[in-house]
Amino acid sequence: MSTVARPSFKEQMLAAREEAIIQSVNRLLAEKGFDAMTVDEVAAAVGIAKASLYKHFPSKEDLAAAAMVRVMRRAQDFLHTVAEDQPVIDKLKAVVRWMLQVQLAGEMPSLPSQNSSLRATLMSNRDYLDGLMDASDRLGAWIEAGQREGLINPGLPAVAVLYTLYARACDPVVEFLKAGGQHGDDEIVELIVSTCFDGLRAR
Amino acid sequence: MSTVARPSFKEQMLAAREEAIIQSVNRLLAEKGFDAMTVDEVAAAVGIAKASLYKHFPSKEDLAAAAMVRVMRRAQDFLHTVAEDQPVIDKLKAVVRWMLQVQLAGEMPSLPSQNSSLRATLMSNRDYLDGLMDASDRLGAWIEAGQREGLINPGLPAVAVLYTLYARACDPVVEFLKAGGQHGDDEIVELIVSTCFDGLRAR
DNA sequence: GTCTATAAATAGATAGAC
DNA sequence: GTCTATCTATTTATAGAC
Repeated sequence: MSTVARPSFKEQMLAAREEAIIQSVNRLLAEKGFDAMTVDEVAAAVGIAKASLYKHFPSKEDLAAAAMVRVMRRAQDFLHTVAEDQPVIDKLKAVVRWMLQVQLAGEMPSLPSQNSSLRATLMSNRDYLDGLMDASDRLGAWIEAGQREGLINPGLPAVAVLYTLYARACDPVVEFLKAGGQHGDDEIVELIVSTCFDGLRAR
Repeated sequence: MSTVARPSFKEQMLAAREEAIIQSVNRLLAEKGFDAMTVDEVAAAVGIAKASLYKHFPSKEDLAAAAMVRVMRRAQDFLHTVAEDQPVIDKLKAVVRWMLQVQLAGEMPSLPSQNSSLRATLMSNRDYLDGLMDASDRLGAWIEAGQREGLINPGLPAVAVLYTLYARACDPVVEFLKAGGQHGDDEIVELIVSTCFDGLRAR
């Protein structure tokens, strides 16, 4: 009975437990950010002892990194579902909508502002970097195609467009509008998509 | 000699010291955010003992709130310098440029993501709320005028426009582009102003 | 008001029994 | 692997001398 061919029952249990942990970490990261999140809270949310957490993940940074890798995987999966046979603008809008919906669902983990220990851990994490690179390549190709076709402003550096799209994943306008209570989730999404692609100015 | 009519020498010294403290707090808040900033770091940056800090400000929250009030005051001061006899778009662009420049200078304090102790302190701080309201009123008037004139997209709720402008104060695109090293500060400012008002789409 | 010294609470991480 | 109990360092905040 090979452990490679098919995961044993125990391995499945382990994987399920770790998925539950990462899910809790994900929510806490979205809710309060890395610095304010404590390992005790994670343990309490999962319902296991703190020491048990450390059997699965060697540090708080690795805990958070696992959540970041997970969301990056989800992003990659989504990117692969975006139909290629549609205008570039629609593909990019679909991506922005996805990020906004994840954020509205309280499932978009938020990174610390700058040079922190988590950034260092992430930048040495193969899975995360690979995912980020894959996503950036796909989006970058769409952006450059859009610029050649004259759909995306060719005066903007492609990388600036890419960053502007990424920034929608942590756009504070989402929580502002949500807190205002005047708009439903779908309305918020479309408002931000509109300002992102068409700007504040009248056309 | 009244203490009301003119600040005494000691009072001037006190005010200068507190200004130095708030300036250090401001930089640290911009650099690492409220949660990662420690009172020890503040004391070290100012060059005084931690206990002395607590003689000036009763808690870490009040320390940070003072920095937020200061930047809000600076924003109000700037808003008053914006010439009224120019197109609305130019007035709003000037405001966004100012926020981006403050951020590029490493002087834009960053709030914690959500319901934190700092938020509670700020929401019960008269000076901060007054400043925020004053700024929002001025900007709101400009936005609505712009919409009546057909310069700002009338299909957007004015409050959504307001939040979108505020969000430029903590736009991660700034640090992304800065880290890329491909663009100077002025270029970064104009890129973001462009995407903010004209969007990513070609016109 | 400034300092040194110290409290009191909490953080991340580990020991060792089961 | 999970637990309880504990360690060690750090954090916010104070006491008390000067």
